[in-house]
Amino acid sequence: MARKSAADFPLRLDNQICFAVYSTAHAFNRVYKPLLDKLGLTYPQYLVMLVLWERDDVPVKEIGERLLLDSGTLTPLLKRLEAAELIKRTRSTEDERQVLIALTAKGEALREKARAVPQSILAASACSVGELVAMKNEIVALRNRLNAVLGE
Amino acid sequence: MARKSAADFPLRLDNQICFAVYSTAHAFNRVYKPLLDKLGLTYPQYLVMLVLWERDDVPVKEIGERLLLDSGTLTPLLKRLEAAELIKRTRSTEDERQVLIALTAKGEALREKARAVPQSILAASACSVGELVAMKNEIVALRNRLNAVLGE
DNA sequence: CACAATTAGATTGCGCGCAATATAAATTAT
DNA sequence: ATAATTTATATTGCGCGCAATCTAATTGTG
Repeated sequence: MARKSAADFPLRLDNQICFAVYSTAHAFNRVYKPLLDKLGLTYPQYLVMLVLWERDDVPVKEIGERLLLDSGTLTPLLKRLEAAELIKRTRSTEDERQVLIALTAKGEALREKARAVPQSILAASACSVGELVAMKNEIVALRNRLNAVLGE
Repeated sequence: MARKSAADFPLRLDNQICFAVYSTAHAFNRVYKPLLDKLGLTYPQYLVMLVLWERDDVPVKEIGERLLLDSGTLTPLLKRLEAAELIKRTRSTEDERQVLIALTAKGEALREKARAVPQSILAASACSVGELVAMKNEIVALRNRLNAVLGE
């Protein structure tokens, strides 16, 4: 008779990949916190800035699509970034439903200070870039399968 | 000259494992939502119930250690579970600082309805138990390295 | 053209997650 | 034994994350 494996205890906390993901997301948040405090950003705000540093002057919708967030989350977050003078929010003239998000000079400048962040995270994760990339690809593949189920 | 790899664009959103973990946690949440709605639980509440279904009559502290959550999160959450009559909260007589959490009959009974949840999640993740266990172990190892950095 | 349907974003409400602080009980030091 | 320290939980405040609802603009249809 085979030894009982994890699959035989599906309700055990330690056997649940979702808890592994959930608690790792919190761990990342805690590691990021002191780094992002220096930039005056929260982690979700940092994600929005990453999107804008790649390409500027995008509608809220597009930011939401990249980060998988809706307007209920983004609208107040973007207002806070605007209050911090990192971005500008302007109604599109072509389509007045859209609000375009653009970086201010201050928002652009913050990019330089942010360059130090990824290497600090890499150091904290204590493994090679290759391992991280491999793990990231697996996790993203899992996420995409989960999201595919939701779309049905 | 070698082709540029992910490591050469550390600020790109798609290269960040933290975003992979963050967005996968949200994806799990969305998949869980309709399943847990039937049980009348949120995902964090479900995690607390998992802990209690393993072992009952534990102090808040122990739940916090297993889930990596503090009293600021747990106290109101536990009060809501108490309001739903799934648990009882009683001051320990041995150590009056502690509050012991015990399942009610209703809380015990909910375990049976919860048995269907893990297999639904497994189906949604669309991969084998073996693959999931391997991925889970990698992610937990990463989480533990991140948390180790925080403890310094 | 009018009118229905869709789309982008804003608003409200609720439940985390966590920092900061408070309180009361237990432990340790003196 | 008294005082100082530590520990367990509670409270407050803020920023997400998301469901539900609302408004205004655009698109589609007869």
